[in-house]
Amino acid sequence: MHIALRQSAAARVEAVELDDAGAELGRHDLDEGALTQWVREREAGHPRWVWSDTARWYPPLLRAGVRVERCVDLRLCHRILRHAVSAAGSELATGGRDGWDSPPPAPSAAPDALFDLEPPPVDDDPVVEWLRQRSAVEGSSQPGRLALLLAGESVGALVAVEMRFAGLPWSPARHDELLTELLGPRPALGRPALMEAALARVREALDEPDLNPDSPVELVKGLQRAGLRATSTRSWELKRIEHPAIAPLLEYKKLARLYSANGWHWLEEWVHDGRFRPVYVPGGVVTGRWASDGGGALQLPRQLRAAVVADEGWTFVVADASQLEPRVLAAMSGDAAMARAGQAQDMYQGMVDAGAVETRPQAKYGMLGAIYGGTTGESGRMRPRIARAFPTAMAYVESAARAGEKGEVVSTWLGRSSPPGAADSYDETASDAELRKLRNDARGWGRFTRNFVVQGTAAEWALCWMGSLRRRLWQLGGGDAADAPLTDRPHLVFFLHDELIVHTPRALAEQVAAELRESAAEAGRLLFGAAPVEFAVTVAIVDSYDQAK
DNA sequence: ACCGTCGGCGCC
DNA sequence: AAAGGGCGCCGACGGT
Repeated sequence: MHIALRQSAAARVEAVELDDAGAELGRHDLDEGALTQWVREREAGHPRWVWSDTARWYPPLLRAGVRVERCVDLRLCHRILRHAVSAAGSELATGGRDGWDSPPPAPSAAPDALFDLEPPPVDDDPVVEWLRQRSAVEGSSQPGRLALLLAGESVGALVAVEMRFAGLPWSPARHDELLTELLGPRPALGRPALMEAALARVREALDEPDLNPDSPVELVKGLQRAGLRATSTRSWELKRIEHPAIAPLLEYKKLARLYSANGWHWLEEWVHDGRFRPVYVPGGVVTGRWASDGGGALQLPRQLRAAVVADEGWTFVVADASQLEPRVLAAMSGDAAMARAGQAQDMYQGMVDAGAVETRPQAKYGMLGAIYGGTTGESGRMRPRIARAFPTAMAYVESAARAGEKGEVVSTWLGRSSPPGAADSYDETASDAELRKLRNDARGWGRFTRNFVVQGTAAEWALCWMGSLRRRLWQLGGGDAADAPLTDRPHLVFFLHDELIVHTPRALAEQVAAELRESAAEAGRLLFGAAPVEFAVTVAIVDSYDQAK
């Protein structure tokens, strides 16, 4: 059973019930105010909700206490199918641009309103689009994989909205303590005391009493006036200079970064009622990774993770997929030797034990080089060793790189395709300055496509992991029988590419940990079937995020 | 006053 | 120690 929702007019919603073959079973013209209750009742039948954008339809449902099990996010799925090589002949892919190619409408400016006061534009018909997407999947050369990708993308969209709704538990008091320890008390104006102290030492050591440390241009000039051979102010370049000004300067830069990016201003702007609620953007990265919008959610500095504190009586279960990208590469390339190395909990150590390289850092940087296309330094030196030990895996990424260099499109395991390589190709992402620059550099574009297939497939694994875990957590919390809202049960509060955080009543923590491991194994089976690759996860039960790892 | 770009750095 | 891939955010800066 599927139910498509559509804004049909101001304050009116049309719901169309469809059977699994796509035949229409019934239509309902609903008043917007009655929608949440209607969805609540229908949810008992476990339908898949078909809607334009999860970020638009789901938040008011969650606020009303309605959690849904399944959906199709038409816009996210459309974007995948528009470019997917495995569905290139479909009507969807060959047709011209339409409303489904446009970005989603801006989110509501009135967060407490059930729906926008201004009615959103009337949707394009979701039933028509859904049928078009089904037909694209069914006619594709990889229907099973594409269907899994679309399901994963859609469940990710549900999780993204649920995580914003629940929020990441955050202690403002602890955050303030950390800032005060590192920077000194919050100043009324000017720099915090410890930043000012570090700056004074820099000025003293350079004999530059008026040095402005916040302007890279001024800073380089000041360093040069003092006789230092600095051409930039990047910390890794500064580290190579021996001079008494360098240590305090690096300290100043570190503190300045913390102060401006995650200081008291950030705390006031982003943390309310003990929760950090960023906007997560599923599919926001070309490879399929999530992006975030506001608050820098995917760049929480380690320095501040002690401020992520579980509620009283609750705890966090933090899980991290170890060496996810190498494992994904082993599975997708079918490299048996690499898969054997991955039998170890620590895959890099497994590579050492297999005799491929001598040390763990060699394994790590060698693999990073293989996946990213590194040619210099340790990663470049290790490339031949990695290629000898794992020829099948290396051939796989080399092939992706050569395809990119020739301007060809590459695809992930489940079928997300890379943006077109040709510089004159017509594509909305062609306006992106970074992509344009890369396209004009064949080797650079080859590094991009090389990484795309691995990073993108890792993102697919992570979506499946998260989707599987979401279902298990709901069951652990009593399933549909328990009349408890999402945030009274074990629930996801954070996702960072290969890492998940669950907030759970303490008594359920061990079971949550087991589900995190089992869902990782399930994700591996979903993507790669019986391939002999293990997806090891490290799991920690902690009361604050900094205690993990 | 506002806008886009850039250097730099946080995360994976 | 640093370099390859992917991001977002900050302040500075140069343009209107």
